[in-house]
Amino acid sequence: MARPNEEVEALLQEYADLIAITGGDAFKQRAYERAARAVGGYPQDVSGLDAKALKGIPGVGKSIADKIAEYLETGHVAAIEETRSTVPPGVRELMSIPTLGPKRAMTLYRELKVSSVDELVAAVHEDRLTGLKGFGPKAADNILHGVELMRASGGRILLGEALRIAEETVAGLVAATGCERCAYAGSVRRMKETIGDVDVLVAAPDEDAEAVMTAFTELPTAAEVVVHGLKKTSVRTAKGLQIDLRVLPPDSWGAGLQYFTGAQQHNIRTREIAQRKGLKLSEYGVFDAERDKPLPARTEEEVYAHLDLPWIPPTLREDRGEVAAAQRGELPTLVGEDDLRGDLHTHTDLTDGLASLEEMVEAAARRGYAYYAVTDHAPELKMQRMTSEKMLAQRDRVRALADRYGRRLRLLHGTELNIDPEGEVDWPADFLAGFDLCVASVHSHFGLDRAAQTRRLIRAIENPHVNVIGHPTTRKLGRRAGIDVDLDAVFAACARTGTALEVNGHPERLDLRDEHVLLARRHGVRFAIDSDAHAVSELANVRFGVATAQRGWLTPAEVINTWPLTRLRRFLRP
DNA sequence: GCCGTTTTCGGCCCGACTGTTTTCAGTCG
Repeated sequence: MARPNEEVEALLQEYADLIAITGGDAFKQRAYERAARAVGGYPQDVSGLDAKALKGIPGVGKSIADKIAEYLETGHVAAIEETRSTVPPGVRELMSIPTLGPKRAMTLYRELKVSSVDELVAAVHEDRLTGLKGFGPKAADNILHGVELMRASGGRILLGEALRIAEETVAGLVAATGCERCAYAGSVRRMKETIGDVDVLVAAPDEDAEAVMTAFTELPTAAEVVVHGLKKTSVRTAKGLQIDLRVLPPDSWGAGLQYFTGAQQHNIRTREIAQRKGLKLSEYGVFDAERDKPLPARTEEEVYAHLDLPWIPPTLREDRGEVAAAQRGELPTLVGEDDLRGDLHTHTDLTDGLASLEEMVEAAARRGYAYYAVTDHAPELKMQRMTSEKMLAQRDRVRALADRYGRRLRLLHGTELNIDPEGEVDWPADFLAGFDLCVASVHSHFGLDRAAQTRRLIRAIENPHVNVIGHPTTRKLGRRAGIDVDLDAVFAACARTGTALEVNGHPERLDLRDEHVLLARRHGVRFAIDSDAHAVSELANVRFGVATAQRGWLTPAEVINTWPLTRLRRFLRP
């Protein structure tokens, strides 16, 4: 079960989509979208709010507040159910295909009776789109490409959502009878960017396995039971995500956790080492191969110690040389969330953020940051309606706020610039010089060819006022591939000019991605791990940025926002 | 459907791009 705010957000967004599909008032649709976003990013749990308090959420008026209250009380909203009944759910699913929006999704349903992605693909192959209004010669290719993009993730879900489900499952099992230890393992523990299924382990005595499994199948998350045994049980969530639970004897905990964390290739390496040492490694323990005698394996540290290896952090277990590095005693000391002294890419409601400057700054202070940068969008992203005057007025507010926080939290006034097709950014040099920090990102012209993208990025990197390149490839997981660019040339330029590359922590971005971080650090590039938060709750997304950085083997020294402010300032103003 | 130092009606983020058209709708950020 999603958190109430997210459930309500999804519900309001669904209603907004339905309004669009059925040709309802576009402003009404936007009102629901705005409210959905506001609820999703609202710091308080909406299930604890009455109708009056709900109206305090920006963008939520009487009508929407009543619907939320109705939903929280009864689990459904009559008006939404009614609209829902007029459009098959698959029609809305069509909108998730890039280039297909509400209008053409409805055309497909009305004219061709297409109401699922599969039916659409079939219709394309049967050439039934030809002649359909709004669907020209390119439409078929674009649709098939879009579907392919969606399916490239193979039905996988984003790390952020999987981690939430994993943590909820663990929280729901720790109280089960006999549960001595409980943890999630698998790709969630390795913090891979997308997740196919969630693996959870419980250490419990054999006689309690039944009780643990029953507790598992009775979790609210479990919509359907796929397999029900004493060692392994699998359920599926309402959205179709499979969760596997394994119950192990407590003595096997370390071996089980190691085995089920993977990755498979990492396990093959460790088993090979075990073999060479006359040992056998399985999910049940480490054994003396000849006498089949179990050796202590209650913790992962013990398992690795039997192999003469130090404990290897899960984020490194991808068979990317971590076992060899461990054997040489050269594992990196990975950057951790506690190492971050600040966030260098965040937004407020001056542009598309949901929270005020004051709310964001206070939340940053609560996170224990030493410094915090406010980097709202620049004018060339036209929809943000930014002006130089607004930016300067915000700077005054930031400076005044900085006086209030003093040494407790240092505030930096920055901006997120737009890199245009030529590599130019929004303001002239003298205006840029007034910022403490400039992040520059690509927000348009994703389709330029490789040479043009590379030229444009390098030009921005060479701009002396640009300190950080935000979400460098601008990919969106499951939505959009990154821009086509010569990354080696980009990394070299960053190293040469002292421009940092962002590891953006938004679960949909994680950009640079782990493998690119690995490549970039070979060039001696510096990195910034940022949340790109548009709401108070999103400040916590740095967690995913840190995980991605770890998967790219980053150490604190390479990450500029682990540095003390004086050193960071020197980097920003060379 | 929301909102209000232009306030209870009449606005609502606005422009670019793509692919479809033959002057523009749909989609996206």
